[in-house]
Amino acid sequence: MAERVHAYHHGDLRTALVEEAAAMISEGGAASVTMRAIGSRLGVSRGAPYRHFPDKTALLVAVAVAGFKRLNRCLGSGDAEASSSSVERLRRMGEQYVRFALEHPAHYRLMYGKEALERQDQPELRKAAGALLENLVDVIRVHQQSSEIETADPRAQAYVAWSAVHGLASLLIERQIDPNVDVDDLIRQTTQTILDGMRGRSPD
Amino acid sequence: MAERVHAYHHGDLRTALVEEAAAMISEGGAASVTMRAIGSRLGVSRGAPYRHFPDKTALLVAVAVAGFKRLNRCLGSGDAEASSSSVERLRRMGEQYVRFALEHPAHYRLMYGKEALERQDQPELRKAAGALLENLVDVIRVHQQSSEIETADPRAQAYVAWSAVHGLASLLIERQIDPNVDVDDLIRQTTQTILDGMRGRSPD
DNA sequence: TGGAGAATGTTGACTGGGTCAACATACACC
DNA sequence: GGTGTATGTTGACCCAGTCAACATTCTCCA
Repeated sequence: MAERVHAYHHGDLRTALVEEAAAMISEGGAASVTMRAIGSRLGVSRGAPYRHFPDKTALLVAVAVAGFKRLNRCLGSGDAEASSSSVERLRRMGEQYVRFALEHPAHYRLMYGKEALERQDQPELRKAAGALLENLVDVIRVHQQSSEIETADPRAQAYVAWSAVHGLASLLIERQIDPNVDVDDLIRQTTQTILDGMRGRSPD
Repeated sequence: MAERVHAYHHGDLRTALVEEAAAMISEGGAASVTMRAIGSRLGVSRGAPYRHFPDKTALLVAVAVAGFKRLNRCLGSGDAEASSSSVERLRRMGEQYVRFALEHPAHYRLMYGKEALERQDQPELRKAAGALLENLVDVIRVHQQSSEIETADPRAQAYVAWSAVHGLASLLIERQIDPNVDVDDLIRQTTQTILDGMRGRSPD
């Protein structure tokens, strides 16, 4: 069922479609993904994908969901392998987040670009992105308990932190940031600013 | 030259195209913008737009540039009319930024979505976005001089601030944020966190 | 074992939409 | 008034999404 050398039936076309679409996105951007081209690359006809996805949007949503899962894994591992302070762990999460976006720019764009995925709410996508947020909220909550940062609504703080890293990632990907700027410095400065800002305000 | 009731020649089709495209984007998203539809809405044939823009991308770039100018105006006015403290002015700029995005979500998306505008660098777009950054840098510099915030590279701080508001705007537009969350609170908390973070870190 | 029905692929055809080339009209300016 | 340029129009072409009709293979049960 897994390996199929020559066949009228592909074996696991659905999975292959998602992987191939992701690869094409990485190579030539989302615009280069064509139902016809993707089929052809998999040695299958243009109509075949429609046996697994009702339309192109559905396929792209699946790709985006896969991206969120991958990103989640990156962040999770980064968080786990760090035995350092909780602040350090948060900083590292932020860095990994931005780095993921820089390594897979087109994929990242797709994940957040509801534009290409119009249509209603795409519950799967929402769930995948939600998992990301939940992880962040959990980490922030833990860090609040270690009283290293101000005790405030952890969800709101998570949104703020998410906004900062997502915004930075987005601006970098869209080349809105002067290429002479040191990206690593900028990432560090961003996470540092957020962490400082969360720690509570100095008296006016 | 301005008013033309009936005419083979439209009068100022170029301007009209940009405005109409912006309107269509607001109404139905960027996907609803079609060279044919836009021409039809202006009572002109499908080929007419090509006398003013080499292709659809060029038209969309013009729309995006117009968006940046409009956003710049919003922020500028917001900054000017505030006679309050410099911190307060920065905060207001952040709020106006996010509010602009929420009021013109599809247009905002287009401004930052190089996806739809593929192709090389679009110098006009770069310049329009650059103006935004310069304004922010200027304001931050002034505020540093009034010694209300830490003296650091104002450009880097501008990028951090821009990232935060852009990220928040983007997440809100893409509905990644729980609709039960109070948007105004979130905006305030984001700008506040950034301002606190810029103000310098409390000793560890 | 031999279908029957369900999955999965293939092909032809239609549509919408970007774009170009050839042609038409209007304007500007001499 | 005439000519060259700017601006519009129309016909045609191509790509890509998608559906319907048909083909092949698979699964599974009598």
